[in-house]
This record gives sequence, structure tokens and C-alpha cells, in this order.
Amino acid sequence: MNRSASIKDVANHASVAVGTVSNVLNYPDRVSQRTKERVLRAIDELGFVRNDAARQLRAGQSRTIGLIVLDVGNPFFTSVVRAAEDAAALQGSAVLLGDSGHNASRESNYIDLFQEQRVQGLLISPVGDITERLDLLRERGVPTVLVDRLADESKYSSVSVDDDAGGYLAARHLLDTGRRRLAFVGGPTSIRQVADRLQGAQRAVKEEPDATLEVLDSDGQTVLAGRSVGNMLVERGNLPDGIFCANDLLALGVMQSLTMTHTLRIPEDIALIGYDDIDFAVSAVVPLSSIRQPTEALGRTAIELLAEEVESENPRHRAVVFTPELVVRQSTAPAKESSAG
Amino acid sequence: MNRSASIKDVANHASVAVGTVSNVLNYPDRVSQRTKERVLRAIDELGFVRNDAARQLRAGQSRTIGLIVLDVGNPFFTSVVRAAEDAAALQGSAVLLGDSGHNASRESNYIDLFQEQRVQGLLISPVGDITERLDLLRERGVPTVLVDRLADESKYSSVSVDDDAGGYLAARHLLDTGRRRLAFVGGPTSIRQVADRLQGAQRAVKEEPDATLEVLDSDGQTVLAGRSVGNMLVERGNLPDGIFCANDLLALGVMQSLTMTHTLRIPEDIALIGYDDIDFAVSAVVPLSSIRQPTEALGRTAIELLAEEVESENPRHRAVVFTPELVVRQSTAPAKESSAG
DNA sequence: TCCAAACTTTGAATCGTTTCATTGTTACGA
DNA sequence: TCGTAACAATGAAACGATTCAAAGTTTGGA
Repeated sequence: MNRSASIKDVANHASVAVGTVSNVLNYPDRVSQRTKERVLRAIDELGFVRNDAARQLRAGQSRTIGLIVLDVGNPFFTSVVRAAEDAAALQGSAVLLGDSGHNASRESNYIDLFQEQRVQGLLISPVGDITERLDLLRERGVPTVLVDRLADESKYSSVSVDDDAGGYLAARHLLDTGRRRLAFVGGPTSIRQVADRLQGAQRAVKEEPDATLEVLDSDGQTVLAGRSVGNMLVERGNLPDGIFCANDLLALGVMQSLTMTHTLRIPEDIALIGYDDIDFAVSAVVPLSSIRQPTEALGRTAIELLAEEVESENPRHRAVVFTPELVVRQSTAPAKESSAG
Repeated sequence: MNRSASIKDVANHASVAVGTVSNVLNYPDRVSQRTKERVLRAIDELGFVRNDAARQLRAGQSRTIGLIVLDVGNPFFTSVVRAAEDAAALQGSAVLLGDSGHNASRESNYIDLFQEQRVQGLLISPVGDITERLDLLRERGVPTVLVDRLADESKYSSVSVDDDAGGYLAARHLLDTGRRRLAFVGGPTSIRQVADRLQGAQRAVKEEPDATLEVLDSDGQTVLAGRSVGNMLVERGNLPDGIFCANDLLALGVMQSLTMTHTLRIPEDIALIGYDDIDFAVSAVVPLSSIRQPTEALGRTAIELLAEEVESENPRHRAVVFTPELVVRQSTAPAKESSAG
């Protein structure tokens, strides 16, 4: 009930030296079969569990990686976290997870905590610009990899997703399925992700001389915001024949307002595509086409890049940019036999 | 770049004894103003950060609490986690989060890890029945509080939500708004939560002599499962006038199939209520009434119960059961003027 | 000026592991 | 039987923070 057994207790109980117990745990080959068995029995009988603090203290480093995300509730990050945990487990490390909730002071607290824990390194999806803080961290021997943010390769490694490419993919798909009067629905373009997706879409539209792209500003990135944009469109008339929304929530909102008219059909009259491929996309009234971000690859690669930084004294930083993937569902099925599938 | 500064380095740099540096950090009142300033300057200049491993080793315990949930992606748990983190922060502890993903071996790995870390205690939403494991843990000085599971109070403390009461609330609300031919849609009743919610609903229905409750089995707890139950109902005819779904996803699926008929109206023809009050409930085509679980209270109370266990040598365990809360939205607005609001 | 009390500072001992130079043991060929 | 190589086991030292008894310093009253 009180103090748990130490390696010394095990050594006494098995009548061997402490070094031997340590060897059984860390280098079983160095120990004779007979001794090993005796020690293992003692471990079992005493319920001995390694004290990680002592181990770390001696080793000077932990087997732990800090990961700070903006919002664990966001499926994007949830998936990244899971992949990172699995990848870390493969190399014998554990992930300490921190949720900053877009809050700079929570973020800072987690950095402090992780630094006290002497994590091997840090993966972070930063709230704002914290390069000075990260520079300091690196000086103190805590390498960092940026997640979901493109970093200056001369200073940091990073993993991110090419939102411009994603926007291009989405718009190109609408064009390929025969749509020409496109609309982009997205929150404030001050958000980089939104701006990049729009830019990619514009690039695609420019490739078709007869295609147009209308930009509709939404008030946020929610279902409700999407619905009000949709309602506005329905009232206004002069509808586009293809709509690309900056995320799936917006798209689901637009879908609600369009289907509520009971006259507009998706995808026959209007095609609709979102972004993120959230769980709900597949189970929408009309299953929603979307752009899927390679979250597993992000998490895995972040861990790998960090491992490179940890291992080499003077690592070359790498900014790995992933290309997202088009997921076609019913909401963008071709409108007419004449166009491509 | 290499080894970070230790308390000894700080002591040398400030020309004081290590004990003094420690006092500056832990008992500032014991140190004279002059010395304190000198030490703090040295700390700053060297970029000293406490080594938590050494601290823990000496203290014999960490300032850390382990929390293992079944699925961090699930909004229910996400919210519990956040509340637990905040409550832990208030008492100066940090939460180590583990996601078992309903997987017993991942769960076991996390327990091992947390035990090596010498966490103060463990909050766990267990995959199966792991009371033997938990008994062992307690023997080794790691108290445990069960989360989202009712525990035998003689053995463990626990925090959970009364699903029977939630089911009662939902059905009672349908009855109060004038519905009499009710249906319950829920996955396999082998799931305790589902069974309890159904039981509560039945209890409410028994209170009204002229009310009936039909039980419709769903194939899982997803939007698609809800949709197929809904479709079945529409084809079959003889519709209920109030439907209670075991969770919001099912309810959204049912809503989809009903609204697709373009003839059935919610709530006029059929009222619909779900369970969990997920983010999507409010932004459904018809905003969905639901039962909200007090997740913040769960997380906070779990931490508090754990603190009790940690502090007292022989604590009295407590099983705290919370009552969920009815959230009324448009999907259950009263059908006729004659009935109550 | 002296003394006692109050306040500061000191530094060795401790926590539980891992490391590694040293010592002890065994096996085997000469 | 002896010498040596290979193999096992030993246990002191180290990691970095905290604790606490002891030593040192200051203060103020007599």
C-alpha cells in the first residue's frame, strides 16, 4: 500500500546485486539463465515496476515526445494524434498530449511542462508565431517539428498539407464533371487555409476559358454559416452549378438549404464538394464529395522528422508538404451524359 | 545545445549553495531578497529549467494523473478530458492522456506506462472488466476512479451518468408535448447504455395509460443505421408520433429519411429526440432536441474523487451519479395547441 | 558590549536507476 | 595441473532535486 518495491528490494529478495537486476531488465543476454529466472520470480513476487523518473534522471533524457495541438476535438487533429502515437510507439517513445485550445497561455504552459519533463522533442501546431520561443527551446536541446504549418526550412522541419493543391483538386473535379459556373464558399480569407484553397480553385478555373468562379464570403466555418449562404443563394437565384466549400461543415449547411427547397437537386442541378472529409460527409442526405487530408501521414512523418532531429547533432531541416486526396461521392456525380466521370 | 543547466550550475553561477537555489524555487520566503535576486538572475542567464525526473525521484511521487478514455475522438470524452485537465491544473497536477480506442491491450500498455511514471492516480473508462488489475494497482499505491461506469462503492469511486433517468427524461418530454405512440430506436440492447435508456423510457410510458412504446432495433449507432430504420418506418407506414433515439447520430439518420419523404413534417407529424447533444444536433435541418450529459461535471468530479483517494489513507469510496439534462429544440415542439409546452 | 532569538545559508544524504571497471567463476586446451 | 579466455556477477558512482540538521549571520534588548 505504501512504498513500492525498488530494484534494491528485488536484488535482496533474489540474493543478487542491483546491477544484475538492472541487467536482467535491460540486457537479458548478459545474465545466466538460472539467475535470470530467480530475478524474474522476485520481480513478480514483489510486483516491482520500474521507476521511470530514476531511469530518466540517469539517462538524462526521457522516452517521451510532447505534442501540442490546437484542438483535440477536431477530427483532423484527433487523427494526427493517433498516427503520431502509433509511430512513436514503434520507436519506443510515448506521446504526451497537450491541447492548447487555440490559447497561447495554455500552449505556453504545456511547453513549460514538457520542458521540465525533458521530452526528447516537441511536435506543435502553434497558436501564433512562437519562433522565438522555439529558438530558445532548440538552444536548450529540445528540437521541434511544426505540424500543419509550413516552416522556413532553414530553421525548422515541418509537415503540412498543400491547401492550394486541395483547392485545385476540388475545382478541377467540378470542372471535369461538366460544371462551369462555380462558387467558392469560405470564411474570412484572412485564414490562410481558406485563402490557399480559394487560390487553388481559381487556378483550376483559369484553365477553362468558359468557366467562372464566384466567391461567397461566409460568416465562420459552421453548418449554420453554410446554411445562411445557401439561403441567400436560393433567394437570390442565378445559381451556380457547382459549389466548393472551404470545409465540410459549410458544405453540409449549404446542402441543407438547397435540399429544403425541394426543387433543387444535388448533384443534377448543383454539385457540391467540401473539404476535410469528416465522418458526417459520407452520411449526409446526399453523400458529400470532399478533399481528404492525409492525417495519418502527417502524424507519422512528424514523428520521423523529429527522430532525425533528435539523432543528428546538426540536422538538415525538411518541410514536408503532403498533397490531399479527392474523395468522390454522390454530391458531385456527373450532371449530364456528355461530361467525363 | 548539449546538457542543460542543473541546480548546481545555478548555485555556482550565483555563488550560493544548492540548497539555497532549491529554497528560492520552493520556499522563496526563506531566502533574503538580495540572494533571491542573485539566484533568479543566474536562473535566467543559464536558462535553467527544473528537471522533473529528479524532483519526482526525490519526492517519490509525480504531480501527474493518468487518464485513459475509450475514444478521444468521441465528443463526450473530449469534453470530459478538457474538464479533467482544468480541474487537475487547479490543484497543480497535469493530466497524462491515453486513448485506448476500445482496445484492451492498448489500455494495458497505458496502465503500465502510467505506473512506471508513478502517477498519483488513475482515471479510467475501462474497456472491459479489469477490476483485478485495478485491485493490484491499488495495492501498489495507485488509486483509481472509474469514469462513465458505475462502480461497487465498497471497492472504487466512480463517476457516471444515469442513463435510465436520461431515457425517462426523453420519453417524458415526448409525452408531455402530447405524443402517445412512441418508438425507441437503439442499437443492440446488450450495450448497457442503450438498455438503460430504453428502460427509463419504458418507465415514463407506463405512467400514461394510453401511451405505447415500440422498440426498433438498429444495426449500430450511426447515421446510416438511423436512416435505414427511418426508411423501414416510412415504407411500413403506421408511424409513431414520437421517436426517441439512443443517440444523436441515429436521430439524425431518422430525420434524414423522414424529411426525404417531403410529406412528413417534424415536429408536426413526428417528434424526434436524440441523446448526447452533439454539436450537430443544433445545426440539423430541424434542430434536434436531445439529452445532454454533464461532461464537465464528470471530469471535474472524477479529479476531485481521485484527490480524496490520494489524500486519505483509507478513503471512503463514492459512486457519484449525475442526472442528464433535457435540451429542447424544434424537433419536439408541441404538435397541437391542446398539449403542454 | 554581550547574549539570545530570529533569520539565512550551507552541504551531505537521499530517492531508484544505469553504467562500468573490477572481481569472481567456469571451461577447456596444453 | 595450470593458464587463459569467456562469461557472470558485483557494487560504487553518477544523474539532479529536495530535505534538514547544523553552522553562520543579523538584530535588538539589557
